[in-house]
Amino acid sequence: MESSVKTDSKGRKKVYNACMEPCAIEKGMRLIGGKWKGSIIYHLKDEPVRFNDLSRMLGGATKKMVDQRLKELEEEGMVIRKVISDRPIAVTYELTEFGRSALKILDDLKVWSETHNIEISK
Amino acid sequence: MESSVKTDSKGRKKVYNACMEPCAIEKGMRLIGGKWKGSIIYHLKDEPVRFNDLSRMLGGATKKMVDQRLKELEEEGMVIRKVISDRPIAVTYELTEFGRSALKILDDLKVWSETHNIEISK
DNA sequence: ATTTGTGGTATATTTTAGTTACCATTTAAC
DNA sequence: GTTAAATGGTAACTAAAATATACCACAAAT
Repeated sequence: MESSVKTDSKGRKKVYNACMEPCAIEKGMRLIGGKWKGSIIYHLKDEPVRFNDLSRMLGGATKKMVDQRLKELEEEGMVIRKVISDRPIAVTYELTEFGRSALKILDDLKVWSETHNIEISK
Repeated sequence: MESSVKTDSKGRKKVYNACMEPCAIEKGMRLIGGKWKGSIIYHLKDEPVRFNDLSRMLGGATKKMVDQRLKELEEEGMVIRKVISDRPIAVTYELTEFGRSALKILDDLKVWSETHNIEISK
């Protein structure tokens, strides 16, 4: 459905099919678009990765950020947390099928981003 | 380049090719992924749209948000602002070629988001 | 004179991101 | 045997966004 604005005979405007809260794109962005979220998913694409390794790979993101995003991704069913050993505690994170289904978009984004070599201010 | 973590003979870890600040995916997300940004671009896909019409279409986003995002998008070269008349002031926003180049990704995201019918908490 | 339209801005509040330091535990080097 | 680095996090705090609510000057129609 397309949202559109119609003007009636008296010049008054009404919106049809407005995105009432988040429309499909907004929803998708909330899953994939949060800060560091795309990167996290992308770094898990090949194999399960450990928490600290993941934090190290994402230079610029703090452990708290990584932790927070991973929890969100887990809730959203895109990532699974697995405790692979007690005592020397070890945890890995890996993608679910759903998580994996987002990889194509992220890959396209990566290519797009690279071909337009983007400058970022902050 | 793939980022990876290597363990040396003494068990010490080092990261190679870490995403030092924002890697390609992060960069792309900064352009497209900000709150409401994707939606704005998508609503401009067919034709130039006026400021207030755009605000109306994006239920949930305040005018301030729309204004702020449009300015960012303008700076980033994805959108052009055109004053189409003074006195009764009228302004339209339309996509540049660069802005248009992002539509495919947004469209894929939309389809992905729709096929996985996502629930959003907040 | 009131309402509706135009394209915004100012102010304040709430939410999120990011920084820094710290926990308990284990293994290995000096 | 003590220091150093690893493990996976958490607590407390500050800085930066997002959001809400009003409001501007101006124009045209009711």
